[in-house]
Amino acid sequence: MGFAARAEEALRRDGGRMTASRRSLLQLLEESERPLGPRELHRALRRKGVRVDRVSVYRNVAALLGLGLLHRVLGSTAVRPCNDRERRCHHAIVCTRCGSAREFHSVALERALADVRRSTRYRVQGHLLELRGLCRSCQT
Amino acid sequence: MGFAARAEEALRRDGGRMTASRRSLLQLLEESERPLGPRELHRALRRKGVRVDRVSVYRNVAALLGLGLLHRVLGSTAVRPCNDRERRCHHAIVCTRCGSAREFHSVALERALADVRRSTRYRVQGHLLELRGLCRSCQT
DNA sequence: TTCCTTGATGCAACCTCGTTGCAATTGCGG
DNA sequence: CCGCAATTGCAACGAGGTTGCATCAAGGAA
Repeated sequence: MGFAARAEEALRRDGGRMTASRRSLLQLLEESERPLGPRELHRALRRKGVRVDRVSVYRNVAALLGLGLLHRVLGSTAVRPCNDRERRCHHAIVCTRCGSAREFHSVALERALADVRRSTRYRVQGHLLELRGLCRSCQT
Repeated sequence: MGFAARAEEALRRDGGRMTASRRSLLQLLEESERPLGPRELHRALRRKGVRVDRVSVYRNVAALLGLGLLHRVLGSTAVRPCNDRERRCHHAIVCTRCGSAREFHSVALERALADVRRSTRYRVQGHLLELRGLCRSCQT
């Protein structure tokens, strides 16, 4: 079952309703291969002809986050569908110019992190990792 | 030589001047054992009786960052003195209970990070990494 | 199909954070 | 002590995010 369908089910179970803007929002999130911020979401929806206020985008994103259907990317306001199968750490690389974010995985990195966790005397609860740089199209 | 003294020297070398608010700001940063954000800095200064505008805090922090005297931390806007001995990545593990921080280095980790930098199409400028957990004495 | 309840929406207003233009102030070299 | 220029405070601005409220409409009931 796709993200949009799962999300719709969860929303209804929670007493919510499906509206045109919600449907478009879910579809957009499902189709995007990278996390999207509120501004991006709003612009993308309008570009598609969906007449929606930025406030509604914020509220819908908040609702989906509240139901655990979306994930916030570390250090940014961008969100992406929360696939409950993937329990892996999501590390992000964020463009310092345009703010766009992309996620990456690295087995070596996770192994190294695991080593650090083991060697420290702290009881590690989690970690934050974010790369910063210029994305392809911002490298002038 | 302490941070404040070094910073003053660097500022003067750059053609800058020492003012009451700058001196207080430097002292505050030197004395704090944790990174401070603009708001915290401003409030702390006022609490100490230093009459300074928030704009000046922003400008002074920007100036110090520009001279490489401060480091921006953790995706937040908080800064802390940049100890020039540590020209390398400063990874920290922070206690979620008492807030104490400890730094660590890991060759494997840096190697893995280097790999990621190489494989991404971003022009990587830096990264943020912080572990969170309970320090020895906070593990009940 | 129509009606009604209530969740969702749009709009205006507001807040915080960070920046900029400008006139007034002040450090500090001479 | 003077004068230049760096620094400051203030006002205004813009982006990003939130809230109150009147209106709209989803969708279950009749």
